[in-house]
Amino acid sequence: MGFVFFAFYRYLFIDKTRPKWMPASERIGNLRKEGGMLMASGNISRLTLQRLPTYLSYLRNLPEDSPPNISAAAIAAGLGLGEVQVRKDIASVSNVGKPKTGYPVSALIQDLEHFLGYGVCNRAVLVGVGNLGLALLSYSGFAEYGLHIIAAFDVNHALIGSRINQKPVLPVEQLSSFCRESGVQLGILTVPACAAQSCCNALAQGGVRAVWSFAPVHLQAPPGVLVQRENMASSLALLSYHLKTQSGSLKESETNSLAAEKKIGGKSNG
Amino acid sequence: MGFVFFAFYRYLFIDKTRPKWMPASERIGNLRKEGGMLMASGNISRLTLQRLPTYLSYLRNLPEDSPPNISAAAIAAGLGLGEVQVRKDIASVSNVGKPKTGYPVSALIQDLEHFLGYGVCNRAVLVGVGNLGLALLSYSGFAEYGLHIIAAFDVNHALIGSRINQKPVLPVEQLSSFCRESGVQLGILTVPACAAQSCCNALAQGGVRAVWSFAPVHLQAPPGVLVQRENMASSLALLSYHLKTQSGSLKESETNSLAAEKKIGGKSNG
DNA sequence: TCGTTTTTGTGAATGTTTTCACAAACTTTT
DNA sequence: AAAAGTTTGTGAAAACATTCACAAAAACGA
Repeated sequence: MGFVFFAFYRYLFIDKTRPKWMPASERIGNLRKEGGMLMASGNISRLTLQRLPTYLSYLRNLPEDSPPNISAAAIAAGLGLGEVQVRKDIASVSNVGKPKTGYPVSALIQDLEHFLGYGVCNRAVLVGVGNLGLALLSYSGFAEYGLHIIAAFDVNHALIGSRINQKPVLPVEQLSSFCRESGVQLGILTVPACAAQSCCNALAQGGVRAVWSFAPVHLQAPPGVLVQRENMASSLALLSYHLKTQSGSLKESETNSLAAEKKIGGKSNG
Repeated sequence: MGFVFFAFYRYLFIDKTRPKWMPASERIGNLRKEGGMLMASGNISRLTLQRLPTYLSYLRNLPEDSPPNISAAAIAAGLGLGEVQVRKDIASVSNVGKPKTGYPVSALIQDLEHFLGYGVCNRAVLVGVGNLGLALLSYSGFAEYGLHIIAAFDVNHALIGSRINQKPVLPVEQLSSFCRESGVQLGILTVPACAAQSCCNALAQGGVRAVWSFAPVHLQAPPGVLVQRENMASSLALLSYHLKTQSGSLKESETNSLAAEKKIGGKSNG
């Protein structure tokens, strides 16, 4: 599954006077030591951040009998990415790589999980128990990403009071207060487009600071609240355009959001 | 909903000798006349292509009583994008814009639909009738994007033979032959990760040229077959990172895949 | 111990996308 | 009819991301 999204930006803080080769203990990728803990040095590009969970997933799903170390080249080959890109991405969250040896898999997994915040439990609510809401509620894999849906909300009285995958369905009127009282940090919006903005407002009012919206509309949110719109239409556009333009069977390798190619050609095959 | 993805690339064919101001009849945005029809001149960037459905959706959902014309500035404000970006994006698929007037909404909608291929009927099959598969099968809004799911496939004998939202569920063994016989162009993969590659192979063997995969694995596909991976983990990564880093309530405007900001800051608030 | 080999990490170069600045064109007003 | 005021469209500049080329480090072997 792929996503797209954002955060606010600030200017890169690059020290251009820094010598090319500092001792490794001082310049550790994009990381720096701070109170004994490795911290990201403040800037990760959106595209890198989007690739990180893919690395994590790849590493987690490596066969049991794989060697304890893995090279950037192996990861790159497995995911269809550039070798240097993998190294740069990893360097921005970890410093466990060792020349000649590669990366110790378990340590790298830990660093990725730590950086992505998958270790912490993010409490979430889901709003809109329709088809998609039901599917997401029933999916138990979110825990792998540190995401825990603790309740669902809907307007449908037939659903209110029931439990889906052990999560209670509550009336949408209680959305704000529930979020505030339970310290919910993230809201998942699977409501119809027309209801999305008001639900988003309710979430924001309840102190929720991140909204994952599946509604096909642009939402306004107060400062401090991040709205991530999952845009299936964009995916379909790419597929549809491919079908429209590459009607003959042109050569084409696998492509996805992670790959490096950039242009979507119109007619030539070379 | 947001997406990410790809196509193969070719080199930009920019005529740097072209004078700055050609007559409008010859240089029409990124378009050119070809047999009387406007054709995209071969190059649309992936990011532009991903934004196009958002414009389309925004225009379609404009209130009934809106004026017949709209300006790039209005669209930009409504979607939280840059004004010039909107103009450039639109220029790559349409030439209905007029100075001082803006864009006639209905004509622009038509151009977007035509470019995105939403007019044509893309026949699709869905493989894997689990939670997510069920949700997508039940969703009737895909027709809006020119997508028509005509059948579903699964291994579960309890499901085979039934109908979901009027679509028959067939045994996965028939996947290849069904696709070939019915001229299916697109396959939607909502199977578990372990089954994804084999289903993808079956689709490719059946002549399917575009695969929309929700499985969290990298798929290999033969040349000519485009694999678009919908990556929910990437979306969650961005949200999770936001929660982790902006723990205090820092100023933050809405952000999504379409917005213009680029860097995801780590600590400063400006 | 020292050289060889492999692999990481990164500065610089290259390529892509967005933003800026402004010419052209259309509409309206005088 | 001409001038004024908007709004489009785009070349050039800036910002951003990827790839290249190579220095440094670790492992291994002689």
